[in-house]
Amino acid sequence: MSDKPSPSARVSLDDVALRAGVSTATVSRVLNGSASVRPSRREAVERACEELGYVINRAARTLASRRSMTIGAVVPTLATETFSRPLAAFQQQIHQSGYTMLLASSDFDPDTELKEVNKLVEYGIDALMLVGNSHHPRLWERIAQQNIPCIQTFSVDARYPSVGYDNELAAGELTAHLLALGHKVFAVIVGTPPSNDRVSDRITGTRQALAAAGLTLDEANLINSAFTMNEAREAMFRLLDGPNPPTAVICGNDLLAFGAMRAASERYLRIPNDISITGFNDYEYAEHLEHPLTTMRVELDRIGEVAADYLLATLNGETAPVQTLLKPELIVRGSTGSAPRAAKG
Amino acid sequence: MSDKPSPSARVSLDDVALRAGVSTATVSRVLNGSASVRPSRREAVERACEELGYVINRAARTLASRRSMTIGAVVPTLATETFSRPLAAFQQQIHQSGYTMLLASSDFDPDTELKEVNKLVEYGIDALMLVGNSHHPRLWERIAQQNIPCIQTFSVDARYPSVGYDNELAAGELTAHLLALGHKVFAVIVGTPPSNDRVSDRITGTRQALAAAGLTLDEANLINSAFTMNEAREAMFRLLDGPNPPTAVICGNDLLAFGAMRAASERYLRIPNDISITGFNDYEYAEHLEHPLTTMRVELDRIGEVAADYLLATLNGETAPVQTLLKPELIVRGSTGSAPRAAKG
DNA sequence: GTGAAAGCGCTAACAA
DNA sequence: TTGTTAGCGCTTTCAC
Repeated sequence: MSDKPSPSARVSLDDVALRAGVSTATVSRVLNGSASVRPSRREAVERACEELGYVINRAARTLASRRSMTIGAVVPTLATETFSRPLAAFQQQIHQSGYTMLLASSDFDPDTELKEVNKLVEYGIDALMLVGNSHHPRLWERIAQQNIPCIQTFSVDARYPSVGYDNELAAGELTAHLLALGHKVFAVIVGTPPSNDRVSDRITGTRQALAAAGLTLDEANLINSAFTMNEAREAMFRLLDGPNPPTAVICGNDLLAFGAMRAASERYLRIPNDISITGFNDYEYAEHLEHPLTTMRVELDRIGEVAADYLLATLNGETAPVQTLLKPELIVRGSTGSAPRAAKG
Repeated sequence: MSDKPSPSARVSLDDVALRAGVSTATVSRVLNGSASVRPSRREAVERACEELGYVINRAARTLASRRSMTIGAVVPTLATETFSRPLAAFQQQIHQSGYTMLLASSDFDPDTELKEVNKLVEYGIDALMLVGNSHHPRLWERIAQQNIPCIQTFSVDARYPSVGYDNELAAGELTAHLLALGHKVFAVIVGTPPSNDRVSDRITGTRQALAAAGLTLDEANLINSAFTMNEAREAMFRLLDGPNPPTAVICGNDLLAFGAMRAASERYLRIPNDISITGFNDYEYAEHLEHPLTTMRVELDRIGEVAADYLLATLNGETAPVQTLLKPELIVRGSTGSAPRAAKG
């Protein structure tokens, strides 16, 4: 009585129809949960699928139906929590609606991003998630042309659907906190190519806050090539050895801040007595570091969820908030304190 | 002279053929880099593609060619470096060969994993990457049936292609290190369902090493539900308040170890004088913690690379090493030290 | 409620 | 080197 399919023969919908004694149209209806199929036939089809070990061919379905049930996501890199966390949330969310994620990385490069988006479009993605708001000039053109719902994350952008926070504002808040503590000499450690809008917004925010206080950010104190903790640590050494050693250091994320703190400690600087350091994101470990980190708490998971919700709603023809502004929260901890009194003189 | 395609009309290969004045077969040849096309025609086709803004339809290509140029990956979760790091490396590697990654998460559940694999198969993945070696009974059956090259990661497994390390051995080494320091009362903090072979192998490794020293692991000292740093911290409190407070605590990864250390510190235990704690993975920050962490260094990126290389080689009909055993390295730092002398009497 | 039949957009023999 | 043609496996009118 064994009905095992021969291993070499790929069973198709036709085989199922044949076995169930119905037409391919009916099989298709059952597969797609169409209401109008007589229960007895439905059962017959389901049994045939089971017995034959039928696996639907999505390429064929996509071709015929013009929907891939696939959503694309392009992030700068998977190698940091900053993106992998929201992506995890995003994926879980779209998954609940039956979508599968096609994932690509841009490596922080707009050209690569465009290429990846093009490829995803070739695969027929039904919707797309992007990070940031500064892309290749032709990227939005292509997306509009294909008529694919798309949302930007991490930055807000009045021109397009987006979910994120106001990086300028967040950096301003952080800077204000440090200014209130009496700091006058600032430094910034980030890891980013110039194309990164989130980071450049933050730098702008810091610069504006400084300007409002009659201060400026020394160019020599702006380090924008630190991606890892060790790179931040080394950057900090350079800062301390530089022409204008800061008393307040604003870092792009908590890991970089950790690296900066390590360097300071290795130079026997006391935190926060001699130097104040801030992070960004409020990773789980931030509060547990030797010097609990002052940082901006952002809801990483929420970004992914909101992005998914927007896309899913749009795909369903529902309306969803096009702009979602998340509000980062300043968390003041022990890594920041009053500026040291001028040492000598 | 504007040749902008009308936004509504999807341009197909036929349109390109028409415009270039060749057959669809020739367009297909150009698209696929077939050598035998006269340069003049090739150029004509390329120009037509450009002018029409042609985007290939991969669903159609997949259907016709029976190759999707897609590789599937299923990981327990994206939300931890442990998997997102190797995945990043994997993705980069397959990408260089023109493949796109279809990503799914199992959430540590074999049933979910099977479902996800089935879905990926529906999408026609050409190859598959899995984590671990304990899956749903029908998973390998399905893969074999579909004849899809597949590799397991993080664990080695003689039955199937795999790349990973010997978790039992690694845990044994760690345990031996602690035994040599005179520890007698051990605890283990991991976050994992029972299905997780990597972790259960490690527990086995620890148990065996203990047994060899005439010791056992108190069941009350085995905590297997700590995924986050804070959960590890709380687990540690329970351990310290438990019937058999350990002097040596083996944690599933560096983040958990960090949490455990925090709890110990909050109870005014000195590390490593009063208690020794170990991690796993050697994350970048491990050496910079207040108490630099003794841990096993594993090449997370390498796992992804090797997996990708194996799959790509297999897809090309080349042979590649079917088993790759990576060797974790014991890194001894300040979080472990001699067992405290028995306190009271 | 069901089936027949016409594609979806591409590749791959096969012929020329 | 090139074109013709027959599918790939599904969905989806449109009749019935």
